[in-house]
Amino acid sequence: MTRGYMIDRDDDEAASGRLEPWEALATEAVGTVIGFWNFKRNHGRVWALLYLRDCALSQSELQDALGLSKGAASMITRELETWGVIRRVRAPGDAPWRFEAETDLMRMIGRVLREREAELVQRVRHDLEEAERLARPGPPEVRRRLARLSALALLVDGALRTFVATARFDASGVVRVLLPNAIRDRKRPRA
Amino acid sequence: MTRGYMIDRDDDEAASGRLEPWEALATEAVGTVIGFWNFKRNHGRVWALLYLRDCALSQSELQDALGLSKGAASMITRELETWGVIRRVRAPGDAPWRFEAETDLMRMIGRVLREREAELVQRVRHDLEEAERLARPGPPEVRRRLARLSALALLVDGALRTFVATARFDASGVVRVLLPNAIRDRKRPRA
DNA sequence: CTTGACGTTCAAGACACCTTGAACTACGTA
DNA sequence: TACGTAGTTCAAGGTGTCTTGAACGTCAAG
Repeated sequence: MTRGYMIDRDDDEAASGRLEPWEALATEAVGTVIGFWNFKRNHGRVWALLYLRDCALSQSELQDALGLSKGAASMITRELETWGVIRRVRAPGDAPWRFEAETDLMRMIGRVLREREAELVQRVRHDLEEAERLARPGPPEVRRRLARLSALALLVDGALRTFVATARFDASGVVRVLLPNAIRDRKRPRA
Repeated sequence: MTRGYMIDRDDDEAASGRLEPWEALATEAVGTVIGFWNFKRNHGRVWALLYLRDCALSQSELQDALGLSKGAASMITRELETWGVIRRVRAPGDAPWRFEAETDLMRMIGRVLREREAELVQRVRHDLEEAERLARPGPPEVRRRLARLSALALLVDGALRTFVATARFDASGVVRVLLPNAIRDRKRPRA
């Protein structure tokens, strides 16, 4: 069930040697979430590093910062780009392409929820409704239960939309509001 | 990315021959969601069938209704049981054990969110906070970004709790409210 | 004690997905 | 044209997870 929380796969350790310790921690943390959310762990790691560094990195830089293979770096960046999670930018001269992170967290999450979850929920709703129709001649109890499932799908659908809408609305606001606490809690350096 | 939406893998078709068509549709739909949510598709199918049938079924019945192997049926039911998603009941005589579905949808979802998502979010929050601490001597911009990530984790955490709390609160209520629409929309048999 | 229905376990195999790295394209420079 | 760097592609191999089915309890009836 619970996926490993591998912070230090030995090869990574070697490869990500040039990561600051906090960078390693944070990128792993993000990678874990992302991986859990059914994307690849490295999608999260790459985005997180770009986000933290706050500057554009080339593929080769990403490669040896995170210990990715050439192929992986290419693929990961391309995918992140098509999802609008990172941007490809070209420095003046003829420097190689570099990538920088989209920083509007809520925008990203909103997009994912819309494109992936919502689409799934839609399909399911459709099928459940179809099932209800087919069950029309059947026993009412069955129909009632099918209806409840449909209703649940609707509810989840709504919840997702609400979350995105709300979160986007006060995106910066919420973050700013939560921040003080987050910081305060941490001020006391834990006996 | 998008997992296949296999409604009719040929073997299933043969095996689940004794499923009513709407049962097949609904169980597949639920199975898909569940599978997408990182459980096994069959967890969803088994629960859904028990839920729709509204009666207790034995393992062997589940087996040939859904085309499961003996081992799979045993494993799936045991897991669902430990998660409190189905109950094992014994009929009067010495009949074999049978399983019936937990019907409080929100209770189930709440439990999953709490036990799985929340636990993940916790770990991530912890790691991010740790990272923030380590980055204390670093550039303020990095610390600011780490803080934003932490804040996001907090936000998601809160959203999950809110969803569960809200949903549970008006669980039956919401369902009852949504139902009329769900049914009305479907009344018109689609030209 | 034997038989049969019911369940469980677990090693082996099937399977899906991820990663790798070599071959290849593109493009600018000497 | 030859060469070097950047980046892409894709077949081959690796990894972890799911499923299967045979072997093995258990229990009650014959």
